[in-house]
Amino acid sequence: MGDLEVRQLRYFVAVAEELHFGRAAARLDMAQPPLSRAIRALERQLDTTLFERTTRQVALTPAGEVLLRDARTALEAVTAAAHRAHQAGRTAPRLRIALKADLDGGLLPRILDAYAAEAAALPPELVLGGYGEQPQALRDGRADVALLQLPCDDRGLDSEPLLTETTLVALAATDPLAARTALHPDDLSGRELPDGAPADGLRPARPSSLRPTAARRASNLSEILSLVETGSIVFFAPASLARRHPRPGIAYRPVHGLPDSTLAVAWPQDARSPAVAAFVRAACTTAAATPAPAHRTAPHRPAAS
Amino acid sequence: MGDLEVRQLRYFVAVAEELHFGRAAARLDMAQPPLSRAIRALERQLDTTLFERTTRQVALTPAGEVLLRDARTALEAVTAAAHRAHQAGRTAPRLRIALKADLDGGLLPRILDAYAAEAAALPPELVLGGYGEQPQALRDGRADVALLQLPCDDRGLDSEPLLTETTLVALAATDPLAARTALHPDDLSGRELPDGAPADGLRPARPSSLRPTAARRASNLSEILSLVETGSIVFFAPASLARRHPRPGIAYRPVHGLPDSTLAVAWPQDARSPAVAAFVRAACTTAAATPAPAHRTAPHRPAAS
DNA sequence: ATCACCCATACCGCCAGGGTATCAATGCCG
DNA sequence: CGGCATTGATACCCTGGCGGTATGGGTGAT
Repeated sequence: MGDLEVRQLRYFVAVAEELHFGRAAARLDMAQPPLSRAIRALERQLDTTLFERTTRQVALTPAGEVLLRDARTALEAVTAAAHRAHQAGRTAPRLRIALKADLDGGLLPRILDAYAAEAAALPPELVLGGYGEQPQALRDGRADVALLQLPCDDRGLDSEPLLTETTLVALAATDPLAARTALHPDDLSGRELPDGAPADGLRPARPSSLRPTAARRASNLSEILSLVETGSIVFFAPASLARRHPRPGIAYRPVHGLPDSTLAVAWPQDARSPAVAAFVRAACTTAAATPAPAHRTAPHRPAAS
Repeated sequence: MGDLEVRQLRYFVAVAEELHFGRAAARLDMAQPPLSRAIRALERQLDTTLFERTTRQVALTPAGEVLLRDARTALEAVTAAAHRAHQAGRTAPRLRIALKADLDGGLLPRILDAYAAEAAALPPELVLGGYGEQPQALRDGRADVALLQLPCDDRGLDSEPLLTETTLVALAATDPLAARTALHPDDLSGRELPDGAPADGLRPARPSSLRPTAARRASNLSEILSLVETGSIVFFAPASLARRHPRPGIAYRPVHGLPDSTLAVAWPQDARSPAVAAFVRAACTTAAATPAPAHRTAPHRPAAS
């Protein structure tokens, strides 16, 4: 059985995600016939049926499900090799730190100070990304280390928790629910979350009627908070964020039974760089040295109203 | 920066391992010029120098070292995708168990019995491999689960230790050292180990003068034991193996300070198959149910003489 | 029954990538 | 110090794999 090629995996993943040869071909910027042929060739090569296709429907077989999972991680590993080699070849290497802006619990400046004092420190470079993109940034080599929320998809990663805070929900101050001091998850039924919100992390406590798709796309925190102020969406945030972004038009309220939000430092499992080790050390000591009460805001005292 | 292709990674790894374009080309079954061009193109694509080359010498740059490591894991991930998809597409899927013959501590039959009783069990299929090939077999998808010795290169793997035994050294009965009841690592200085022996696992206690290359290639245990009997080599083995393969011509002796040999069950970190879980469960309960004294042979009572 | 949709097949053209021949730089040795 | 062997780089050619266009054929909806 000859070796697979990256192109074949990309094609397969596109079709498996779209479940439609035409759309997948468009996404790959190619015509549909060569794509169909390539998938057929792949199936012959693996001696396996990957798709159950009729002229009206395309579905993954069990073998296809397996390949989808493994193909994604293989593609991540390949692009990681490219990114890391490119990075290692730069004349001035840097430590690329992935994080979601405003979700660092206010620790970032102190962590960076402690990190800068380490002997093995390289100049830091922030890699900003949306909700839940940090793990993938580590896996595909765009970043060397990350600050992220647990739990997350940690395949191939190691992590160390830094601090745990209460998760609050941000509501418009005019919202009827803002009059109450604490909420139940069911109270939020039917509300909308910002686009790309962490549906995964909150799934256990989130009623299914809470949709993670907002009418309008909001990429940064101010846009999201503006949408909250107008009552278009609600938004889950760790207590530290609530404390650092008080707004008159927004009320932060605890939700009964909502899982805590844990900030962690994470890195690729096979990382060997001393700069990564230095950053992890800096992050852990900074978190340990930070007075816990200031960060574990008690749920009965919402930060703004 | 365009995506890398598997072919480029294979070429790079070959050159990085051979540090010689001609030999690498021969290994890849191609001519040297296209290989040189491909590597140059790769360097342009990554905007990085991977090799420092003169006409007489080829050396890896730091970026090249990074890429070598990542390229190997990426290639493993790609072949894993192929192997697992192929396996998942078989009409009669099986659980592929990797192990080194005769190093299972005698637990295998009982583990297989316990496993067969599990509801999620698939028919087992043994994948035999040499020393230390088990981790790679898991990573590249040739096996679903493995019995192996710790410590090992466990990147991407999870493992659960099953039992720890004393490590003994096998000597010819006629060897002067066989007259003694216990040895010191330095006593073995200058002896040869069988080809492909676990130099890594024993490195801490092994004097550097102990060479892991034998004059003759020996693939299976009987061949190795024959070489031991003739005094050609010495051989490290867990106590259970010594107990199960007593030979008049061979003396097993404890070595002071030699690390214990730990048998573990291991599996790919992202494994989701219920059959793997069933096997791990079976292995752990079997090991727990096995009377410890029978397996933790006391070092002061060598099994044969 | 017709139509629209969508995957498969047939056929064509291009260029990426491999082969051969050769050059050029380097270290060895007489 | 000058040939010589070694080895990576360059020049040039050619083949086959891959993508494009045109079209077929099967299926579900109205």
